[in-house]
Amino acid sequence: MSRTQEHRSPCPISTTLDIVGDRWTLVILRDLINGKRRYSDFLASPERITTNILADRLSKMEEAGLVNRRLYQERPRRYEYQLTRKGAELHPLLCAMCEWANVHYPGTWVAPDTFMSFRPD
Amino acid sequence: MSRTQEHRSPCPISTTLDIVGDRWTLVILRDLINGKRRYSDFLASPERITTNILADRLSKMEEAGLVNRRLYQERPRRYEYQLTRKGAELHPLLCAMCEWANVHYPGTWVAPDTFMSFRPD
DNA sequence: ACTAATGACTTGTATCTTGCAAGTAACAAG
DNA sequence: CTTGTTACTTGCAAGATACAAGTCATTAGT
Repeated sequence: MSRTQEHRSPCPISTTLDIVGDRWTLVILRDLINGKRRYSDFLASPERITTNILADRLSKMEEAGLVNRRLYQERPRRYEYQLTRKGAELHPLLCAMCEWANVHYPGTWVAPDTFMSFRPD
Repeated sequence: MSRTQEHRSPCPISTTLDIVGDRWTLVILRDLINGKRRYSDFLASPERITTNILADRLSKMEEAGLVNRRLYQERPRRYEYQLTRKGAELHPLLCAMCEWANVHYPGTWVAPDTFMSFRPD
């Protein structure tokens, strides 16, 4: 993934891929849409992301404006990640993925209505 | 990307990402939807994919059933790649990316109608 | 016949990214 | 004062990607 604002071309597809074109960013986003906010929540997902990749992806997602990191308690300091509008607006992409996989990979989970009918705001 | 049929979890999102979750597969797919079929066509795109990655991605896309490779002339032997139905059905995903990038990255190209109104078959 | 060009790759090497294991800091609970 | 929890960081090996060059079959030009 590139440093801030160096995209391979002005194509909207390659630009989007410069931000979310890897194996993990969108699974973290899925968890956020499902209401997860904490580091340990993301670690608990069945895909078993490793801690270094999770830390790296969360900071890149923050840098890209997909999430905000906020302290939700002092002593001990604890942070949570909240979806921004920009991040939430990637929801249609996740829906398209769900539909495609459900058609072509029987046995994949059908996403619950709470997920499919999520709307930003 | 994994060998055939080892997905990280039954989640449709992570399953889709196991197939197309990298920086190049979907830009090749974009080119295919735009009517490109040949190795040299893909190389000519503005993102400047390198030859080894292109060869690798095309063979993985074939393995995943997204494209068919066919000989379109003997002497000299020349191949072309054609989208399968399965590959073409990823189109909504690309459209979602176009819309998102156009909103959040002003300056990205607005895809032509021929692209946006593409339908499989 | 010789040279250059084209299409579709392959090979080699350096660098970057990912995965896996382990360690750390700040507390909190028993 | 030992164990546990949360949110990470560090080190290292393995895999993926970038960049440059080479290959092979064939055609076109001189």
